[in-house]
Amino acid sequence: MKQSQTPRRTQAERTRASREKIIHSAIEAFARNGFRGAKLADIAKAAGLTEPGLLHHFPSKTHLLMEVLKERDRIDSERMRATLQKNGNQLLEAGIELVKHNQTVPGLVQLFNLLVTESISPDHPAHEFFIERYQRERGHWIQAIVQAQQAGEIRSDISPEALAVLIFAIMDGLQMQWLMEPEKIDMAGLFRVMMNMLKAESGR
Amino acid sequence: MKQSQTPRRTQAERTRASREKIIHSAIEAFARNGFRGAKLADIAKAAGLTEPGLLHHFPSKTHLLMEVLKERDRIDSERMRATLQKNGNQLLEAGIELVKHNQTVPGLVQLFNLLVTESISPDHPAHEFFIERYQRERGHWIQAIVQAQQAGEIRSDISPEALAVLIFAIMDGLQMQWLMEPEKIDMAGLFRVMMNMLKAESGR
DNA sequence: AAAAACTTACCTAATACAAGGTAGGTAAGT
DNA sequence: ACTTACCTACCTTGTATTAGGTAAGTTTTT
Repeated sequence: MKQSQTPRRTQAERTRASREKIIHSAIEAFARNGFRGAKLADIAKAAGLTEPGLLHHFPSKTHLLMEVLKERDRIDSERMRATLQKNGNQLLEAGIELVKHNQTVPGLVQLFNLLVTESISPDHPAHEFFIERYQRERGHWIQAIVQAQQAGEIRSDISPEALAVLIFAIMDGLQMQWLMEPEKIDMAGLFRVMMNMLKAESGR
Repeated sequence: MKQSQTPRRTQAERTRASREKIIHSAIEAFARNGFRGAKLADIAKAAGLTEPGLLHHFPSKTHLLMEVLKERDRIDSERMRATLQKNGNQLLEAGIELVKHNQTVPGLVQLFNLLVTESISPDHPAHEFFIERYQRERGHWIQAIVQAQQAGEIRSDISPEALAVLIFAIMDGLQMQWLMEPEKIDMAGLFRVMMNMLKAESGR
């Protein structure tokens, strides 16, 4: 009745299981209430332990946040690059697939959306993280856009840099409205509409 | 030395002045830290009074938030409708002007951006407010888009509803990147690029 | 027109109660 | 014998809100 919370044999396994559960709970909590709004106690409880129990694994709330972000970012960034490479010469299709996938994980989308806006304040713990993230991700896209323009897939009358910013803007903006009214906003559909406008034929 | 904080003659004037100062300070504080992150004490201090002094005018923090939102919304909504009517038959130009104006008031932009994402949680005090706001504002734009399409100003191969969502998405998404790196992102310029794609000529 | 009664704007002080983090212990695993 | 995972208390700080008072402005009464 006391040690049923994480019944694993080895310590390494228990640690890993606990950390995973904590991160999972933290994602939910941060997504629902943001960094400042989320309570460590709730996260701990949802992960099946107490507040100090949680703090044994992550020394502070801020550390937990950063771990959560790094963890998700690693996964997402890889997915993005993979998707881009998979549909290599079809950049726009890759983008649509990405948005489609996002429709599967509203919690994560909300997490990043909320934390991005929160982190605009320079004193937010994730401030630098997100600036770097945007620059890095935009950089990847710019590379891909250059290639797509050379291959004649995308209209060439707009600079790759501008296109990258615009594509991210559309993604982010659609996410906001979609999160508010999920069944009313067809995020992937609308994104595709936009992407079609970027195809080479419709350029001058 | 004691009564220099709001030196007005009549009570009505003092009240109005205090409320104005409070709302102004609240806008700044909410913009910087969001609703949950902003502290009543700071807002009160910035307005030149104490915490209970503030609460004399607004019964609670939540009430204050809602007043702030209503106040700003009234002004912004009117500006939007005015701009739309002024450049009546040039909807896209009106939009660009709106974005240009937003570049003038980063604090307000950040306020709304942060509160929108925060308020996606159904238990947020401004949840309903923002859902209604989006629906209302989109409604206005849909009307205007219908007219612009009939006038041949905008391409007609996309439904007015979809266009409205997309335009708001671009605005919101550009705002996010602009708020993060104000001197790197040319919000109005990029918005214009997008609007040009919506013009009638570039449709099929 | 002056005084009395009341209302309003605000203050100081106290309350309530989260919520992050610490101290030090116990029991399981190594 | 030692380290690790975790718990039960405890502490601290921050922050919304209340209690009750004071002084200035406003209305009513005389």
